Amino acid sequence: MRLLIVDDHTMVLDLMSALFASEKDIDVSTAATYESALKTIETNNPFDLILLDFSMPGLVGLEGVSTVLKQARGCPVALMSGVANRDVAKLALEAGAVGFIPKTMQAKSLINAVRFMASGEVYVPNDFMNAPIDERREHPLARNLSEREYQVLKGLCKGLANKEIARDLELQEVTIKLHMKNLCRKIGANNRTHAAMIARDAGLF
Amino acid sequence: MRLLIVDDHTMVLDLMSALFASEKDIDVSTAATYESALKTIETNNPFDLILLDFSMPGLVGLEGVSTVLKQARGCPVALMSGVANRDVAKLALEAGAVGFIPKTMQAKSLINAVRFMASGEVYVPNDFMNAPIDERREHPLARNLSEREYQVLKGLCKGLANKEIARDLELQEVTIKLHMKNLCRKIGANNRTHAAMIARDAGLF
DNA sequence: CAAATTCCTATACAAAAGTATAAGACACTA
DNA sequence: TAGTGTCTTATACTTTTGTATAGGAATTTG
Repeated sequence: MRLLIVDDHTMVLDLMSALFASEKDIDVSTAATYESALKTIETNNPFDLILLDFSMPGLVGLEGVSTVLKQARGCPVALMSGVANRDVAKLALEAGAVGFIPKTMQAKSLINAVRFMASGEVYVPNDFMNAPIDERREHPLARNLSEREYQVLKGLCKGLANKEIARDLELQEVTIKLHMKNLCRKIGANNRTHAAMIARDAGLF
Repeated sequence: MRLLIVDDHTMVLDLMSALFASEKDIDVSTAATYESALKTIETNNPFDLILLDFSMPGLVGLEGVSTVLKQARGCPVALMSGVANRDVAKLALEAGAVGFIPKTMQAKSLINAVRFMASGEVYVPNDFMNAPIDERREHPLARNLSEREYQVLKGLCKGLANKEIARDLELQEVTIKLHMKNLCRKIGANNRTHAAMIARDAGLF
């Protein structure tokens, strides 16, 4: 079985290679950049599975994922990420990824997951996708926010204006302003942009 | 030598444990949360080195680092991060960290670095700190920005208002507005918050 | 030197964000 | 039932942000 791992973190690359080295039937290739990954796919096709890190320089978000999927020539591509949340995972799967590997997963499970995906199945960790809706609400930052404030913060982190958030939530703009002010106070932000950065730093969204 | 690795990514924890397992004289403990790390420090002291992941839920940025440093009871603490930049590394060192490990590092170098730090030295990868100042300017997003636009974007990503950025750069507020508008257009943002999120997503700042 | 760039500032206006106060609807609870 | 808290909206206002246009200064380039 031939596996290609793409990650800009050399350390992760090394460590994962080492992990799979003990699996006799798995042949691991690695690439640290998007370009070298594509080149490797060109020359060393076919792979049974490509493990792609979600956050690579030059690969911005989901657009990057689609690009790789298009250029993978039919190889199944699975996403890896240490930070991405459920929404991202869902979108990646909709875009055609065959799996999603959060880096919070155990190494042993990783091997199983890789075999699973290489055999043509779609893998998503159960506890990741099927956790209670409010999982993320357990985050220390989000805990004090009301449901609406959380939704507004979510919209804010997409870079939306108050008016747009209001449209999405079917509320009046003035209501968004109120929630915005309150949530800023609660998380200690001086303004909306500050709030967005604090939320992002904390790993929300 | 006793080593404690703290990272919310179980996979990283597993892989690194495996890496150090082949080093006979290194005894590795791990913790996946801030709380369990502190508990482990309480009961299993002393460690020769603590490797702390920079982005842990509940540990927001540098404040979290200082907290751990305070509670580490003299154990040297080194920071690990896949995303942090030079500024963060510098601040961490100033706060008392004994080293900084970017996850772009090779696994083999990691072992050396760990031994180095455990022996009382301060470790920072040369190519990380001493790279040319404009390293980050090579980023696809930042390449098209002028120097001033880059500085304004940097201020924005701290959550600063135009007036504050103007004070910091010793410019007029109106000038900041101009740069802000131009940089938003260049990176495809609809407004300042959107720009900040795009920059953050791209790994800038 | 002239042209092109980048940067800085000014004025002026439109739009959005932020603040404050008041009040009604709803659900939950002591 | 009265009280508490969240959510909602309204009105009114100030501040900040965003946009447009224009011009001067400095630097680089042909």
